[in-house]
Amino acid sequence: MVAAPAIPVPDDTRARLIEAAGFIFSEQGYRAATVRDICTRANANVAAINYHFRDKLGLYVEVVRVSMGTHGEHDLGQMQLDAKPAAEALRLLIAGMLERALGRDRAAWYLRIMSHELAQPSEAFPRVVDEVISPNYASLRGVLGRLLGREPGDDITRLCAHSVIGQVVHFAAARPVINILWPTMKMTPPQVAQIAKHIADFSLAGIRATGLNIVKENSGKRKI
Amino acid sequence: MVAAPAIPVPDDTRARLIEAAGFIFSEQGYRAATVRDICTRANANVAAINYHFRDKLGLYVEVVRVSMGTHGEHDLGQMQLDAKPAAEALRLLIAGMLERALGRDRAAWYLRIMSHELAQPSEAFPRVVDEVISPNYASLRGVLGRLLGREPGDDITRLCAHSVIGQVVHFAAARPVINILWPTMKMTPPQVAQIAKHIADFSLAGIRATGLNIVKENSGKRKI
DNA sequence: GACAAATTCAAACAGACGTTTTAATCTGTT
DNA sequence: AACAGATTAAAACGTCTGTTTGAATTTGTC
Repeated sequence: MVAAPAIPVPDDTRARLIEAAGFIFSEQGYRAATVRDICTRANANVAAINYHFRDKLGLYVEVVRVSMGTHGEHDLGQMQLDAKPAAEALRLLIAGMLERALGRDRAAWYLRIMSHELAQPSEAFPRVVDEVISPNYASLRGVLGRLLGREPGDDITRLCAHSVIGQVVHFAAARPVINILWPTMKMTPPQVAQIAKHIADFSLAGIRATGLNIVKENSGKRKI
Repeated sequence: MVAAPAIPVPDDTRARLIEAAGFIFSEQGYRAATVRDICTRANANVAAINYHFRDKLGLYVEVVRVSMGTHGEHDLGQMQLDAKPAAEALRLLIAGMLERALGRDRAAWYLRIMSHELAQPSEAFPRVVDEVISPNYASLRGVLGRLLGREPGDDITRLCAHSVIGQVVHFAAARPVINILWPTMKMTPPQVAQIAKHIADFSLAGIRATGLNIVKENSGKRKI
């Protein structure tokens, strides 16, 4: 359990439920979270969830929608990635994902919920993949494709995309373990920035080497 | 759900329970797995778990112990990593982890269970970290320290270790998503080998660049 | 074969869970 | 003030969970 985020409590029950549910779902995942915990945290009655959202899954879907829609988690598009050099775009992407994931506000919900879906898909899994993961995956592949001089759908591009995602998700989701294995890493903002820089440096080198290796190995039938 | 591993069914109940529990725990994690599912799979009565292992947690701890102890998951030490060049040692480490994690036998249990513990720590979490994760983390840091010319406990070494772990765990744990986002990636043995090679190439380049960057930055305040 | 211990079994238990019910309370309108 | 609809509240329901019980069955030993 972690301290509550310092966000003013909304006055109507529906909003309070979403706020509480976002926090608890992102901490514990869909299945492990209980409606009673959520309602206690929201100062609401147990029946409130069924009244306002039909059932637990309805609340979950709404939280996912809010965490990526309203607060513009999908502003990856608005980042104008295409207008920037690919390397810089990747740095922004990584830093953006990591800061959001390790923050305490609504923007942190989406990547944490996603990481729980990775480990244990819920009933809303197909929807989460379609609406949240897939577009972000595509943005990342776009940037990596430019770095590699390859199609976004290329196998090499995809491998690199998963290497980047894997690192970000790991630092975001494995905090309990990291806290034990590496006690001095407290995930303060400067430390998060350091991690983001590390992932970007590490990945950019990996990406460039991967591009070169492939070209070397295929030297002859090179495709772009 | 996935098809059962093609392993001969042990004859005594206790062994059958461990076999079934290992499979189900590694698929669903400690909390989501039910004792009734496990017993059905083991052709055993529900009370058998409590008779042979005291309770569900006792069975879980035993599965963890077996998956890393008996079948020598901790043979990272026996791999004679120190006798090999650091880069080759890293390749072996990555390929070994990935093959085990994506396989179907007992050796696959441990990394999958670990990834579930990352996303949602169980009551056995401290024990799993101490006995399983920590020593493997140390082995990896040892190899990376040699590559970087740094202490195993150094922050840079640790960052690189987490970058490697993140990639391996991601490919091992995020298969449901990868199946949707990347349908042609079927995780056949040759594809797993390709992934292992990619992670190793990618990471080795990242590690070397990280080492260089740090040296550069500390010598002349030069930034990339 | 007889006995005691070990093991298995069906059945039930207590608790937590999501959900529903029914009544009470609040809110806005006339 | 009076009414209708929206919202909240307490309590209970049915289901699933891990666990326990106590009898039945198997196993090992003499």
